[in-house]
Amino acid sequence: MEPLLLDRLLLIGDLFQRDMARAFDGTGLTTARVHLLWVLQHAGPSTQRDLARLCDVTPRNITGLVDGLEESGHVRRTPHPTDRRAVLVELTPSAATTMAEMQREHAELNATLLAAVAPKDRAALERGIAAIASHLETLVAEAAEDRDRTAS
Amino acid sequence: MEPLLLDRLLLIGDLFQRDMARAFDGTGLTTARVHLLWVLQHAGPSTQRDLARLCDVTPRNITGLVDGLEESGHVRRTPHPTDRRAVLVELTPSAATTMAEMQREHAELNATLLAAVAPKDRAALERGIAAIASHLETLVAEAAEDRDRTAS
DNA sequence: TATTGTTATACTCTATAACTATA
DNA sequence: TATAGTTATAGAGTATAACAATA
Repeated sequence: MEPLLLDRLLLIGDLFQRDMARAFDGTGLTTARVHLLWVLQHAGPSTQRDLARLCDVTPRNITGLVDGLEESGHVRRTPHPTDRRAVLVELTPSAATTMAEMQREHAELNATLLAAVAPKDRAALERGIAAIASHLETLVAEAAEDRDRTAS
Repeated sequence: MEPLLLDRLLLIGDLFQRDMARAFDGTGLTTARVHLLWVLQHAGPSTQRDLARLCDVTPRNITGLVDGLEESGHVRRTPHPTDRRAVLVELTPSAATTMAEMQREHAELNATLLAAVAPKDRAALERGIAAIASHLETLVAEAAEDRDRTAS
């Protein structure tokens, strides 16, 4: 029996995550830490509170992730220029280089995978995936609202 | 800037996972445990060793997951009929019902998401995703081989 | 001798709650 | 009074290594 489209989409996410975890095996980096570095690369120096929002985890969790990344030399904590309660977290130069390289490889993988698709199917594929991602986002947001309303 | 196709695929996997975790919030079920139940539903009664292979985790990990699922009444350990070292893990009747319902909802979500795609794009979308999943599977398998060869 | 599962140990990710320092 | 971050505590998922029972 053919797998459902949804099953294939989930398989893709799973394969990607496993592959990334394996790529960083031995470097001390994990999925959660790489995600934080990724967010930092796109957002620039940020407070831990902002990182917590962007990663959708608790502030306490960010403390732990930043502790680990600081120890491994990937990020630095610097004082916030105007708010003495806050710290700014930023990539170290070497981590910034690593992340730029990772972004390049990410774009390359995107191109490789797209090249595996018949040219005549590519435009429809892009449209279809955009529609599905958008629709799923709506569904999840509605489910979250329902849950919040029930909880209150 | 438009997100890459790959980014949208990863977003879909992420949204789905979050949504599932939220759906099971409060029931004691987690992503890892639901995954094990899902595997059990498809494979039928299995030894822990087989479950470890199917879930791609260590046998020790399966011990922990089965302990939790046994306590919550989702699975039962029964003696293996011919191998006294092994146990067979199987769904309880109520968990089997739950999983059948989950599978129905899964198929329904698949249909809902497909309905969000323009009819003329659906065939190309299916072909494209199948091609990408297949290609990515090959890439990951090759990467794993490289790693194993380097390790030896 | 090899395999199945478990005990022992450890680390990461995650959360909630209480607390400190600052705004 | 509210906010940023940390300490304290806890639980789940994961792994490796050593071990018992059985094949």
